[in-house]
Amino acid sequence: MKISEAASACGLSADTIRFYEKSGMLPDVGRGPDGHRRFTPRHIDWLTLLYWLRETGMPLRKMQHFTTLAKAGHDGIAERRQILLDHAQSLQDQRAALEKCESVLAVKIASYDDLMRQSAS
Amino acid sequence: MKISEAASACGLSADTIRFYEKSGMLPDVGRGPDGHRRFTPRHIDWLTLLYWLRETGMPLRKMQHFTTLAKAGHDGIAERRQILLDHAQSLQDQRAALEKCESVLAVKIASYDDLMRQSAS
DNA sequence: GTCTTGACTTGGAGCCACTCCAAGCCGGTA
DNA sequence: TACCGGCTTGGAGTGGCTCCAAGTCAAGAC
Repeated sequence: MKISEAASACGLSADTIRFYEKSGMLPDVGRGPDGHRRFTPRHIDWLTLLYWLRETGMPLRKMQHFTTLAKAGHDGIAERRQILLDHAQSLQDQRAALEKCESVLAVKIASYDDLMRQSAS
Repeated sequence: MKISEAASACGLSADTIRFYEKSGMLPDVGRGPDGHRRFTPRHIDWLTLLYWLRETGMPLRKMQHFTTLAKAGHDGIAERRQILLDHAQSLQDQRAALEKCESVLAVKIASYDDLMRQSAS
C-alpha cells in the first residue's frame, strides 16, 4: 500500500503521515524498490488510531510517548491503557464544552431572531 | 474592569484578549488615565461569545468577519445569524467525531484489558 | 528511444493562533 | 526612596501542520 492509499484509508493527509513518521510515531515503515513507503494493514490501524487521538486534541508529545510505549510491547500496556482512559475523560470534557457552546449559540440566535422580527414589523 | 479581571470573566487569557483587540475583534476598548484598558460588561459578553466560538474551532478569519458584521449593526444581523447557525451545525459534526473516537478508544481499551488478563493468568 | 505524465521522495519555508518574554511605565505601600 | 505588582508594547518562539521546489522513478504514447 502506498502513501496516497494509506492517507485515504486512515484520514490523515500524505504530508501528515510523512510528518508523523519523521516524528517517530510510525515505526518500521518499509520501502519498495522504487524508494517509496509501503504500508501494511497494521500501519493503517495505527495511523487510524493516531488520527482519532489527534482529531480529538491529543498533543503530539503525548502521541509520541504513546508510540514509545507501543514499541516497548507488553511492558507499556498498562500505561497505554491509562493514557486512553485519560483521553476518554477529555472527550467527556469536550462534549460538555460543545453543549455549553450550543446553548450560548441558541440564546444568541434567538436574540437575532427577535431583532429581525421587530424590524420586520 | 481591567484586563486580568476581564480574562478570568470570559475565559480567554490576557494575552489573547490583547491579540484579539489588535486583530480588530474587540472594538472601542477605552483606556484609564493610567493607560490601561478598561472593559465594560458589553465587552465581557462579546469576549465570552468569541471564547466559545474559538474554543469550538471557528477560525479567526471568520470571527473577524463576524465582528465586522457586528460593527455594521442591524444590517449584519441576518448574516451573523447564518454564521452562528452554520457553526451550530459544525458542533454537531464535532459531536459525531467525539462519539466515533469514544468507540475507537473503547475497542482499544478492551483489547488492552484482554492482553493484561491473559498475561496475568 | 525519448517524451510526457503522475506519484512519490526530501528539505525547508510559510501559516495559524496563540504564548511567552524583555523592557519600560505607573500607582501604591514600607 | 526603594520596591512591587500589574499593566503597556513589540517581537520572538511554539505546535502542528501545509505547501512548495527540485528531484527520482515507472509506465504509457509516439
